Amino acid sequence: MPPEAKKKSRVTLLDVARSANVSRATASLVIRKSALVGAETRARVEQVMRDLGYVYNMGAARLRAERSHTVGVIVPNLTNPFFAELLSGIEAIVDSAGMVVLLANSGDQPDRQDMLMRRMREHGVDGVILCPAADTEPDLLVQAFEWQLPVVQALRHISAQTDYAGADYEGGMRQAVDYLASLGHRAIAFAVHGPVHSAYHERVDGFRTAMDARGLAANMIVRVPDATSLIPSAAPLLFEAQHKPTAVICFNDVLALGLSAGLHDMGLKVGQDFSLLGFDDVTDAETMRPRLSSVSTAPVIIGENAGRLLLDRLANPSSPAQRIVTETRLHIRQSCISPL
Amino acid sequence: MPPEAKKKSRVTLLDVARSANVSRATASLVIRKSALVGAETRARVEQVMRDLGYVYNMGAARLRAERSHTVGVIVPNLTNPFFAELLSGIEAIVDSAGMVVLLANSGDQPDRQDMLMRRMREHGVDGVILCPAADTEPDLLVQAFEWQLPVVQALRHISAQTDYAGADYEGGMRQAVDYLASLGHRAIAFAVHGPVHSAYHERVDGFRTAMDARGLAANMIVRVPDATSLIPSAAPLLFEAQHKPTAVICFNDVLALGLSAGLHDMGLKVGQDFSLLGFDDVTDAETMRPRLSSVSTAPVIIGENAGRLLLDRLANPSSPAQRIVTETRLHIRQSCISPL
DNA sequence: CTGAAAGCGCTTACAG
DNA sequence: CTGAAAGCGCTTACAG
Repeated sequence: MPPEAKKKSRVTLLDVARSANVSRATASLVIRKSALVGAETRARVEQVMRDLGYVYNMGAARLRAERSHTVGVIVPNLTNPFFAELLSGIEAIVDSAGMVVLLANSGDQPDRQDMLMRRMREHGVDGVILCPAADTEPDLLVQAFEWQLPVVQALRHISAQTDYAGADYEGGMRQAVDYLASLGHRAIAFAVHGPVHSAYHERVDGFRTAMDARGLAANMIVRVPDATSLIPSAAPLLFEAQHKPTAVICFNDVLALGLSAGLHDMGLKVGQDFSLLGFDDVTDAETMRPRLSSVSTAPVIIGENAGRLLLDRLANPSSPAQRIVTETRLHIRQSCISPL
Repeated sequence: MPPEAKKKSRVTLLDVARSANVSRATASLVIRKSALVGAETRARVEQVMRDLGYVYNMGAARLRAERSHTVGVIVPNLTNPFFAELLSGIEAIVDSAGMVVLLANSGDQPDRQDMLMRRMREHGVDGVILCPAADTEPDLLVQAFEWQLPVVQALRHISAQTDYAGADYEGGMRQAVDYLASLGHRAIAFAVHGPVHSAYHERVDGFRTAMDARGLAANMIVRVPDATSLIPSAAPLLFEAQHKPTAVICFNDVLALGLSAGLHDMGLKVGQDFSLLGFDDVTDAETMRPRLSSVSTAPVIIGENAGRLLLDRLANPSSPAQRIVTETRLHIRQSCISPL
């Protein structure tokens, strides 16, 4: 590394241009891989960049040009493995487009989310992938439109006018109910927890519709505490109704895992005395004993879809809103049997 | 909102200044909350900002000033809940300092990691929190120093000259061995998997040292496949040695969960026929049945420490390298008993 | 407390 | 293919 590289605090494009005996505009064209530059010139400039340790300054480029090559991602929670998988899918697609993720955690609080949206705008993100906090006002997306800030909704939606990537939760609940009914269950409970949002409603509606369609009572919807550590002790809640359930569908696998422990504590053997069906099909489902049957919602794929929707949107700002709703799939393992 | 806000593609500080009848410099001082501006003037300018829908342009500010208010975070994996918790701790601290996280996933590949470090520099991050990919050359941190890019190592370290936030893995292994020995176990295996890095070595060394100190043979170190789905079927590997173990310490809880399933498949009851001890103490440890005894490494806290180290470093660039190594704590639940 | 000027490191037309 | 000039939206001295 030549001494110049150390003297100046930063090597600029002008330094490169001078050292390579070209103009700054030409050097700029080399960086952006323009075909206007001859192969020999290009090679020379690139060599100089390496020699000088030149680093492209995105911030400066962004100021003049229109794009920042950054995508804001706002999720309501970071410790839930489900969101980690979503994030993983988003990151992979954003990365593959040469862009980078600006990450923020709303904690499911609309106020914080507003603040974060502003911060994202201050940082000049090209767009935002948002899993809207529970109770987000749909007006947020109207504002984003006025701000000319492209937004993609992921997992949850608050407006049909904005792109959305999610899973067919209703279809998933239908698969769950149909499967249990086919085993002979008539009294099926649905255990729910967590914040209320579109994905919540879709699961509840899906449950009700599917139960109704089979002439089964859809009134055993049991609300369980949110805190993971409190879930096991909530298992007895399932049996408080007059009509005792023989099977329970869980809102997600975190709940299934906890209730499985709680049922165990009550002396009930899942997959023998009682049937338990999960939702999301996270890694743990396969590792549990008995293995948990679960409806797969493939969060990594939803994340990838959200990433692709945003890239599409950036390429095509005025096309109509798109939705990518992936099919769910019931993964049958060992946790459900015919009622005794 | 007045019509001007819609006509121009962007409201600038100059627009605000004109509308408030002050100079651009004064408006800039208002934004940065300088005490040089009178209360009345400040209020007027702030009102105009709201009326015009002004959004601060960090990119422009960064170009002139020195800081970007962004922190790069590079982790080797995003789907592992352990890293998600680390990330959660980092994000909380970075956010509380009004800064934002640029997230990237190295996939534990040094080449990708090099590319990501460059990308972070291009985006002008103020510093990077790095969980170094396995087999990262320590030279990377020497380079970062030459680049004048502050780096904090998290969870794993490759150089003592650079800040580091981690946990006392050796101490944790000692606690694990001492506990099992106190129950009467003499033949203790250590199940390992995953990439080899500093945290890996510290755990293995900790195991060996603690076993040696008690006069126990430390030669039952069993390598298990990385893929989560393959772990259960690897349980028989534990019993291939001449001397059969009566207890196994697991490299982490993911491994413990999988081996627990595998032991179950072999007809062995954990906490009755066999003792199983986890490491990391993730949420699942409490939810498993039997509840998993595990050594807690508190990844969220490590993340917070890493965040604080970076903030310290930004405030004090030339202070000596710091290490924050949190104590581990053995969380005793139900998965270990005295040998039969 | 306020104003006019320079400059951060790029990209973008516009000539040649 | 290349060069000179203007400008993106801020902050930073420097005068007043």
